[in-house]
Amino acid sequence: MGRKKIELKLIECPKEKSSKFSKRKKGFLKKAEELAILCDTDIVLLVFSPTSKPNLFYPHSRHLSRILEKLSNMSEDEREERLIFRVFTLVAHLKKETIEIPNEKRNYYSGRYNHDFFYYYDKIIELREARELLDEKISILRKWQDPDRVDDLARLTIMEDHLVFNLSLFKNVLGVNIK
Amino acid sequence: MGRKKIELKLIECPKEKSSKFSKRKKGFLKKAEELAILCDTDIVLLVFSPTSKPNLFYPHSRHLSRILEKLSNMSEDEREERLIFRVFTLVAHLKKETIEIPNEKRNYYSGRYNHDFFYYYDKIIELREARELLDEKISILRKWQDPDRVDDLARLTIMEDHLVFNLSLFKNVLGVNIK
DNA sequence: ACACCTATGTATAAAGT
DNA sequence: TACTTTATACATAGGTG
Repeated sequence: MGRKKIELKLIECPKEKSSKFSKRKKGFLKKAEELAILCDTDIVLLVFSPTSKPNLFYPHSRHLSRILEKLSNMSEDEREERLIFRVFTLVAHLKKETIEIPNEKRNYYSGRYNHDFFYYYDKIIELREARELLDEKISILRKWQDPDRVDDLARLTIMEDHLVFNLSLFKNVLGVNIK
Repeated sequence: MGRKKIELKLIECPKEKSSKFSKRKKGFLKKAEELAILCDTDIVLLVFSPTSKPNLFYPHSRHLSRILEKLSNMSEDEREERLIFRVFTLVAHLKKETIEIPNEKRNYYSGRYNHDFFYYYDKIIELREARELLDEKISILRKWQDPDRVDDLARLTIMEDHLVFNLSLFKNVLGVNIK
């Protein structure tokens, strides 16, 4: 789609690269919107631009409310099972990563987060005392979920390392098909 | 791009719709890959096909390892703060959603998940006793993260309701820009 | 659904402003 | 740097198997 055919490889020139990026991103998002509208499909796009921060696009967002509706109609049993699963994997998480916080850092964190934080933190630390019980068994359960809801959504600016955590969620909670 | 210009609106005929979907999805993924390669960009695509299960695509996946490397080079302080934050928001989560499990369901869940599960579950239930302390303060902290890593990734099959949770993460952890 | 076909609409590379 | 132009490559609508 241009006067010349271009080779599919990294554009070295940074100027040319960012120019091409904005052109192609525009076309790409248009395609996404067309696909979403024509085929009544939900699409979420996460794009890391080379220069600016990464963006999440949610074209055709009217569908999200439908998904949310479905979720809120979830049965008691489904909700309960979801919770169980979440708590269980949370424990697996603690088993792997909980660490002690030195006293001199407690004030710092308390100020930043919440004064009651360490009341809970110490309770959670207690869980570690028994965590060895689960050693091998827990390894298959590195999964978790979040209960919060989304009311509406379109585009979110995110940071790179957060992506990794999100991808991890996709992978660990939902299973993998290699493409 | 076709013999006729088509109107940008939902294709009613289901047969035609799914045909168009697979054609356009293919082109769309190709565009994503081109953009990723040409501009050295990370792109993640989540597509709900009208018929089959939704898929997550991660074209040009060599970049993920770079992100992971960056993450693994995170400093001790950064890792610690991330953990604190995670635990804190986990408590917020428990505050909102923890529920009692009736005895007759314990066997069922124990069988499905793990025999030691309720040892932990009951400990977590204890946290609820003090949760009222946090009431208003906690409301701004409906955020969470996951510590697990992804080694490689390409395409994941996921379920619709899980998406909502993931989007929730994007929104709540990372801030929102309406598109 | 999937592969191929051809005409045609679209996206875009390169150049101009 | 960004917008416009224009030629061209590409994607895809409609069709058939």
